[in-house]
Amino acid sequence: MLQVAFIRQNVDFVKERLAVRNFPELQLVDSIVRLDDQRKKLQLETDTTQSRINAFSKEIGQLMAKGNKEEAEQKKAEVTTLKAALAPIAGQLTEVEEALNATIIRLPNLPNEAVPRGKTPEDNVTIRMGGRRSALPAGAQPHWDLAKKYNLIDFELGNKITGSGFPVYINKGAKLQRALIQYFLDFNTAAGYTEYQPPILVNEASARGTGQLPDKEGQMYYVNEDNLYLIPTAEVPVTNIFRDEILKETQLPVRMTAYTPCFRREAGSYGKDVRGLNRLHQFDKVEIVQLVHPTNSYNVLEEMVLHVERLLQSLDLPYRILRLCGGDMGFTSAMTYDFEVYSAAQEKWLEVSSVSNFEAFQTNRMKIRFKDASGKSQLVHSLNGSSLALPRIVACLLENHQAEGYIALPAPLHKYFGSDRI
RNA sequence: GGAGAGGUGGCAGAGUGGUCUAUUGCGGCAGUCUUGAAAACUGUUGAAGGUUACACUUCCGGGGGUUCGAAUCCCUCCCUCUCCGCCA
Repeated sequence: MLQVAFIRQNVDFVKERLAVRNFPELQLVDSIVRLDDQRKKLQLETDTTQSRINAFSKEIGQLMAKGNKEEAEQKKAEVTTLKAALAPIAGQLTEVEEALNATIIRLPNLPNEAVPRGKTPEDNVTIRMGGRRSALPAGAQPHWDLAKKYNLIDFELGNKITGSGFPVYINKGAKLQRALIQYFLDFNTAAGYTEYQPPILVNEASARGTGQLPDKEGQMYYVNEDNLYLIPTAEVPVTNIFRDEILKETQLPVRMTAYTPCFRREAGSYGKDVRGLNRLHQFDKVEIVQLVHPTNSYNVLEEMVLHVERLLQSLDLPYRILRLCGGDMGFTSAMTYDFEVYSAAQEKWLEVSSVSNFEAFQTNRMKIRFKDASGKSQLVHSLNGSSLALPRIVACLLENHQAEGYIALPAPLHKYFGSDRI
């Protein structure tokens, strides 16, 4: 969430930035300033009254100690009057605070100045393209057919065991998953990220911290009995490692990577783009997360984009990098790059990674701060990206590298997979 | 699942109704000493709101209550630990 102090000082700027997202309720910004004015006024009133109550109470204690009961009783009566006066003001203060919080939580993050205006994915800007588009052999097949042909993935079996969107990886299909996960983790740790293996169920506070709650409640699987959520991404447990922490400036940047399965209910998405590996309820992903000094977060964003780009290049897949427009960005992001890989047999681009700078939007909610040189605590900036999500990578590897009677694997996978082909 | 213990500032750990504006130790920071470091000594050191700066207010797991006054008493919820049981 945005910081009230910042909004107060930059009302017009905040509105102008929100407009880039086509955010329809710009009047909320004014409401926030108004509510905060009220809050300050009521706060001052309750504080002053409370201060007098405290002073009287102290006096009463001293009078009682001296045995001066009459005067003590008199003071007690005064305090009772003050408390009666305080009650309605305190009530109003609580109401105003709640209204303020309820309002501010509705505002999405402010897009960075480099974020293009726009409403739909068509307005995203292609930053660059890379990788080679291999010529496919005659009779090239989509990955769901290839998966069947080489007995790598059984979607129907997943239906039987669990339901649609929970594929079963078999034999070389299973080994490919393992090889990719290990390769990605090694690639990330070699670049200075520390590997974590976090829980894949999180409590309510963690889900709230990264912003899955309250907005995206229906998108997470929920374990009612224990009030826990299955994570939709490693971002949730990993970023929450530092929730409510105040770091030393020298601890920054914090660089973390984690492999986890990810669980998404994908409620409301039926039919479209759900074939094969394109959209699953359970999938594997290796994530990178950084907590950085606020002055440095955009450099780090570019660095993370380069990191993911190098990883994609090493897989020998044709890709493009898009800078998302205001209308297509996630609620919490200030700037997002999407990576898409071209699926030759499906003849379409599939998103395989999303790298974002959240600035202080997440960390304000999680209260992840650091002490700056002057000893003041400031919010750190958080960033994360997929590095990488497996299913669509697998889809593209199968489709783009299919040959006569086998599927060629890119060089870095050979040692992990134990072979250069499937 | 059963029984018990407990949640206090970065950590450890006092505090069971009124100078608690929370003792002390460790750690951190600054200084003295030192060629430098260590040790020792001295000082300093929680967070949020508020203020130009002070003042002031709130926070002792969360919420509620009793009281003139609550870390301390009561209710309730959450969490952690130990032992037993079950179990990878």
